[in-house]
Amino acid sequence: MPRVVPGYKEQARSRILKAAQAAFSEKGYDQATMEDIAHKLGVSKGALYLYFNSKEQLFEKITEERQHNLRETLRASLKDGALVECTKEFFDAVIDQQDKYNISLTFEVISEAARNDALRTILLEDYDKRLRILSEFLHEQQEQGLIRDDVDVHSLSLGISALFNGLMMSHILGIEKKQIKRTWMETINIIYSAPVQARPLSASPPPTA
Amino acid sequence: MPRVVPGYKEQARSRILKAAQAAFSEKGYDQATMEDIAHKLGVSKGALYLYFNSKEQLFEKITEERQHNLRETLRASLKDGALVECTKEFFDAVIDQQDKYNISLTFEVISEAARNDALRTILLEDYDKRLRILSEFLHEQQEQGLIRDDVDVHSLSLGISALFNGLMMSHILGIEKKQIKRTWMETINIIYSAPVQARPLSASPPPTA
Amino acid sequence: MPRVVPGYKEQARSRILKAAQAAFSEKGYDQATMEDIAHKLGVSKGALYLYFNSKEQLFEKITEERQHNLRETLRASLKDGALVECTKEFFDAVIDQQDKYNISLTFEVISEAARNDALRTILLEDYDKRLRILSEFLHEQQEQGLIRDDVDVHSLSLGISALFNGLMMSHILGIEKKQIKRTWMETINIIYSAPVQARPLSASPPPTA
Amino acid sequence: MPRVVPGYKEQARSRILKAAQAAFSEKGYDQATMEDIAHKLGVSKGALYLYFNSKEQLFEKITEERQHNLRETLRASLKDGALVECTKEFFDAVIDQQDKYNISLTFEVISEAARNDALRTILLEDYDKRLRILSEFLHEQQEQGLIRDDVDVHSLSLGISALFNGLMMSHILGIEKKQIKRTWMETINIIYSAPVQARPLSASPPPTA
DNA sequence: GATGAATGAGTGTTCATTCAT
DNA sequence: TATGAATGAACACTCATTCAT
Repeated sequence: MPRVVPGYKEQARSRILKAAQAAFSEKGYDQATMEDIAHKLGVSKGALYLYFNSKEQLFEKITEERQHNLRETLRASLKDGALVECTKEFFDAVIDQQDKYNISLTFEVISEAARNDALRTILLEDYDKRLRILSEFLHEQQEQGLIRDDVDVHSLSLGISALFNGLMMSHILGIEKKQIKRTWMETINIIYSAPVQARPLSASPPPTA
Repeated sequence: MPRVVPGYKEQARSRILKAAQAAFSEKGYDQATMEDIAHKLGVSKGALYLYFNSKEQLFEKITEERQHNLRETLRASLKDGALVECTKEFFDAVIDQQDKYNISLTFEVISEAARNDALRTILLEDYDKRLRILSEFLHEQQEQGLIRDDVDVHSLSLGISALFNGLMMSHILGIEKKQIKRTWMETINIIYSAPVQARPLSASPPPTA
Repeated sequence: MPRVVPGYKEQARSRILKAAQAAFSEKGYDQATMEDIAHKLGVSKGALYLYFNSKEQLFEKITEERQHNLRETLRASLKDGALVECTKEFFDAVIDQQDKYNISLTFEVISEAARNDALRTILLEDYDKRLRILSEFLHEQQEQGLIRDDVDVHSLSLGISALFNGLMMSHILGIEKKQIKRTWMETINIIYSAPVQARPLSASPPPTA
Repeated sequence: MPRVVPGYKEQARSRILKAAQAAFSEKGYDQATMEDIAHKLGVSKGALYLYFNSKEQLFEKITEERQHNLRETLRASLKDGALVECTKEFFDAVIDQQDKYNISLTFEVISEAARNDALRTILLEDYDKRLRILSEFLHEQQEQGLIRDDVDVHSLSLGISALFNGLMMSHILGIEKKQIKRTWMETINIIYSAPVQARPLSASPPPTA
């Protein structure tokens, strides 16, 4: 490890974050120890505290980073093209590029957020931002006539994002990736092509033609 | 607490499980202590070990119970009636009858499962059972002509269940219940009424009529 | 160690306080470890926390106890009799009955008080109480005509108490106990028999006869 | 900081000692960190070790310096004039010129000395030196007939010095400076003007005239 | 001379679990 | 059946000290 190199400190922080992310993924926030993280880096526990004030701060920074990455991935995926293509791209980016542990971390964060107001507030803000990005994209598609006018894009974006998160949950549980992807694509396609609210909510038979 | 009454032991176990569930919900599995649980019951820590071998076992039993309850709620909701009605019922049952903390426990369990093979296996089995229950229901609806024949009910059930789970996640994050319910109902309706795969996956304009 | 004996808990607390006092005396508050204290008692560290919340609380309780003991010793010494006799008794009680380490603890407490407002406030209150006890005693003596009327007993009590504390400090440093006692008795005697402020503060020759 | 200047090293040492003294005063020896000291100087921790071998050595040197200063202050105060004037001067020098924290350091040192033989030996030697300086002064006054011949100046000097130290202790505890000074001056005056041991130690009424 | 990254030994505190009563 | 005192293994965090640069 070179020391007085410019940018060295940033690199060190980054390496620690990565190791911490791995440790938290493997054992969970509480069970993972600072020792675990230090060990992964071949470094003493004390060294971690040169870069982060506490285990909790480590967790926060990781969460921030993850939220940032997710938003950027979403933005990149929705750059242009049709909904179906875009969602496919997003799905692949998340499930392929990030390793499984990272996805599991999502649920670690969520369960933490369930009892931590500050964390939940941050996550909700980020979630809202993602929903807005998706909404805007859907709105544009709607303006281009690719989505029926009577669809509420706000609701639709929440639905799509919930579907995605729910599928990630299935993924954690061990449902086959192939099956998950199929469901993702099909459901998006269904939603996308559906004549939304063309009929009352009550169960009526599908149109005969 | 009466003691030599028959069934007493079962009652005691049940009370402990309830208290433990509450404690785990409030603080998370790791942060909740056996002391917390005992305190809720006005009982000594030692007493808990007369009924359960360890904190971990307590968690397992709670998880089993939750899985069982969820399955029964699903079964009850799908007893009869149309998909839309049934899903509404299920939604209400889960989100209204069980308090919010219980939902948060779901994510506690999931994140634990991400690193615990045994737990994951159990959860996957239960998840599969629920998917099968839903599939069967959808299959019946399909046979009654209420769902188009070309829909893959297996995939559809995974989608519906993922949507539900994803919405519960939104709920934890603080998205308004009203908005969540609206999305749930609308999306179910869309999926249900959609002419699934009637068209290619590429983005084509919706049917004009 | 018997356990469910009534009063057992109080005894345990008392034993811990004693051991802690010894440990703090030997190594100082910071250098003494909870492990040291536990070891003295042949007990695990955890056991200490069944009786006290923290090392700091241990220190506080010790301080309280010491202040209480000191006040009672003072009260007992001043019960009746002449100042000279009483002060002799007090001196012996403090320096003989309590071991040297306890006296050293006084300075540990003082130096801690120098930077701890809460502690200082408590100590000051206790100090004031002792000064008042001494003042009252001196006042009675004054009324009996044993101390000249023009003496300010408030000031005198502060002087006597400061003298005592200063001599304890000499004791810590290793000045011979015999010499200290001699000074204590002589000075008390001087003060007591002096024609206080019979002359101006400026240095004038003592009365010739 | 200029570097290759002659005397630079001594200046640096001096500045470090001053900063260390401040840090030890504020937080106590144990709680003050090398980082605290370095920070006060705008210097790295490592730099301190270029001038001192250890934290402990820093403490020792500070103590030496303090002892030296105290002795010089005493010498200066006793240069000439009457006891009452001299003691007043000494009191003002110590309590006004040195800030309160420095006085608190005295007790830090004392409590350390209580368990550190080497330190105690040094302090005792210094204390003896001060006592001797005071004794000599008192002896001269005695020879000039300003103090009665039957007074044991050795004992008297111990008494005066103990009184001073005890009053500094009151000061730390928060007793008003004004009250302390008054007691100091009055007691000195009493002692000075008293017909020492003119009567037996037993409590006899003061002289009627 | 000076830095600052790194260490490693240590410390207070917590807590699941045990067991004598 | 139930208690609660006790344990002991952890663990987050600190800090005096070192040393390559």
